[in-house]
Amino acid sequence: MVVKKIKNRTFASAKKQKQELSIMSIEKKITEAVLAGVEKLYGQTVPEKMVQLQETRPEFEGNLTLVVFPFLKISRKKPEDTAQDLGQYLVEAVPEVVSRFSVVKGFLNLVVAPAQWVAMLQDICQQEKFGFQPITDKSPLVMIEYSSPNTNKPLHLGHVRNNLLGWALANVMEANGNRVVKTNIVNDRGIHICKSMLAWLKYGNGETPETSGMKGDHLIGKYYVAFDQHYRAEVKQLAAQYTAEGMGEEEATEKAKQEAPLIKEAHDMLVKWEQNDPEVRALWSRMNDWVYAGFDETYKALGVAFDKIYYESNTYLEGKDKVEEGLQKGFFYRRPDGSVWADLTQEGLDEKLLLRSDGTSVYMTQDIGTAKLRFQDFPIDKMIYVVGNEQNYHFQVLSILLDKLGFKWGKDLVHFSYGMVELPNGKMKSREGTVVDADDLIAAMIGDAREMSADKMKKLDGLTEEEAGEIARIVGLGALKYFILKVDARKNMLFNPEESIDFNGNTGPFIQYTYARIRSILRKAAAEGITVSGTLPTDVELADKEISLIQHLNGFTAAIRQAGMDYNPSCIANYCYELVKEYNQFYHDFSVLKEEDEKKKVLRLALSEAVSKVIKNGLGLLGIEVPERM
RNA sequence: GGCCUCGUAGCUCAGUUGUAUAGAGCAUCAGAUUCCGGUUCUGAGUGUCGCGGGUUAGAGUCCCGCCGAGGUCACCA
Repeated sequence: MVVKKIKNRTFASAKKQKQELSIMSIEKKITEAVLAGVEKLYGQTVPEKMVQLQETRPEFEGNLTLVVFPFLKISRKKPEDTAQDLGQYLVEAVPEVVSRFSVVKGFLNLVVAPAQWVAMLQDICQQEKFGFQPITDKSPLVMIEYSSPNTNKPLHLGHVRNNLLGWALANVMEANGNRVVKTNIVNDRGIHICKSMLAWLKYGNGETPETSGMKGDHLIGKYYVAFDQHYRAEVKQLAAQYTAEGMGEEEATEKAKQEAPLIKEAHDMLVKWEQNDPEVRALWSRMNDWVYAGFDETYKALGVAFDKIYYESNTYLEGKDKVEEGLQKGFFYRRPDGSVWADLTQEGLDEKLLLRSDGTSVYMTQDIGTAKLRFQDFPIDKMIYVVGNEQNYHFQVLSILLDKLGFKWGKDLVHFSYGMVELPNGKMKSREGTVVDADDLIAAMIGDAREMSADKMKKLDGLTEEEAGEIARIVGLGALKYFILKVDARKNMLFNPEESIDFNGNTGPFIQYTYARIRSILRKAAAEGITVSGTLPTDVELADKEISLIQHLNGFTAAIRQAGMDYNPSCIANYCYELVKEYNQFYHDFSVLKEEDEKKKVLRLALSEAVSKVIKNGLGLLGIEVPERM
C-alpha cells in the first residue's frame, strides 16, 4: 500500500499541498472506499492491511486490481460474487475515481477515471524532486562508510563495486529524507604497508611517480608485488634448506615463512613505525601521499566523494582506550599472557581477541577506535558499513561490542554486505594476474563507448572533439555503473573481461539514449515555441499506454522507499529500466510533435518531460549521468 | 564440523509485505519502423523456480530437512 507522505514537505507551497491532497493517491482513495464498502455490504470493519491493490496485468482491462480472497470469510460468497458486489459499490460510491470494473475469478479489475491520471501527471510535473522525501534539521543522521582501501595497491573491480554501491546507497538514503555523512576509513598502517616500503627501499632506486610516469597507487602496488616475489623465493630456498636438514615439508615451509629475512625486516620496520622512528615515518608519509594522489584520480573518475576521511593510523590507538574501559567495566577479561578477550559465548559466538599479549591492536580494536572518533565528531543516529560479505562475522561481533560499550547505534548498525565480483574462472587473484584494475576498466569502458558511437557522433552537428569525449565518458561510465548496480548487492556477480559490457538491452546506455531522445524532442518543441508550463488539459482522452506510463512514473516514490528500506539500490536501476521500456513502447506507437490535436500534444510533451526528469533523477541516485545528446 | 549467504530459461539477471498463465536482456529466427534521432518496436521457442516435506483458499516468495556453490570460524587487515 502506497501512501504519499505530505507532512513536512518544506518546499511545497500551501496551495500545492492542497492540490496534492486532492489527488493524494488514487490507491489511497480506493482503499478507503473499499473499507467503507466492506463495512456497508457485510457489516464488518476490516484492517487496512486486508486491502491488497496491485497493478493490473496488461492482458486484462483496468489499471488497478483488488484481490478479494481475504474478504471471502466475511462475505460468505464466492470470489466472483464478492468481487461483483465490491465493484458495484465502488462505481457508485466514488465514480470520480473508479469509472468501470470487471471481474476475473477472485480479482476485481478497476478502471480509473482519466481525470485522475492527468491530475497525477500534473503533480509529478510540478515537483522538481518528485519521489524524494525532504530533509530537515531534524532528519536522522546516517553515516555511511564505504571504499575503505588499503594503501599498498591500486583499486580493483571489487573496490569499484564497493564505491558505486556506497555512493548510490548514500543517495538513496538522502532521497528517503536522511541527512547523510559519507565517510572513508583508510587502512594506512600495518605490515602490508611496510612490505611496499621495504621493497621500494631495496629495489626502487629512488623511483617516484614523476620519474616513472606511473600513478602513485600503481607504483606502490608494483613494489608490493615485488616484495611478494622476493619473499616467496626466500621462503622456497629456506624451506629447502630445512627439509635437507631433515624437517618435514609442511613444517619447513611454516618455519621458513616466519624466518625469511624479508618478513623479519618488514616486522622490524613496523615496530619502528609504531615507535615513531622519524625516517620510517617520513618514508611512510611520502609513499602514502603518492597513493592518495592516485586514489583521488580514481575516485574522481568514478564520481564518488567523501565528507570525512579517517585514517587507521589515527584511530588504532583510540580503540585501546575503549577496550581498557570495557575491561574496567567487566565486559572483557585479561588472560594470564596479557591478551584481552571478549567472551561472546552467551550470544552464541566465540571468544574474540581485542588486544594482543604485547598490547598491540587488532582489526577489531581499530574499528572500535574509529567508532569512538566518529561518535565524537557527529551525533550519529545510524551507521552503515559498506563492506564485503566475507566480513559478516566481524560485523556481527562489532555490533555486539559497540552495544556493550554504550554506542546507541551499535546494536542496530547496518552491515551493507555485498557479494564478490567473480571472473569466469573464479575469484580475482593478484598472484595469477587476474585482478581487474579499476583505472584500466574505466578507460576501457570509455574507449568502447567512443568507438561504438564514433560514426553516429558525426551525425550530431557541431560536436567538438571535447564534447564527443565528454559523451563517451558519460556513456562508458554509465554502462559500467549500471552493469554493477542493477544486480542485487548481496549476491555474487559475474564479470567477464573478455566480453565488453553491452550497450543494448537492459543497460545504462539504453536508458541514457532514451533520455537524450526525449531531450531532443523537447528542444524541438521549444524551438517551435511550445512549452508545457501551466495547467494540463483534463478533457483529453488518454491511451492505455499513456495511462500506464503515468502509473509507472508514480511508482518512483515507492521504488525510492523500497530501495531505502531494503538498502538496495538495484531497485532503482530496475525501476528505471521498466520505465524506459514503457516509454519506448509509447514512443513507437505515438508521435509527440506530429500530433495534430494540440491538447494531446501538450499532454504528451508533459509526459515526455516527466519521464526524462525521473530518468535523470533515478540514474542520478545511482551516480549515473545523462547526456543531452548522444 | 559450527554459523552465514546464495541456487529461477543456453548465458547474465528481475520477480515489492504470499495471489491470475514465473519475467527481461543477451544469443537465434522472422517481421515492423526508416520517422520526433539509426543503442527503437512486435512476434516465435526453451523452466521439475536445486530436491523433498509442511503452513495457506493460494508458495519462486514463509517454516523444516537434504543436496550443491561460496564465505567465515587467526595474537592478518
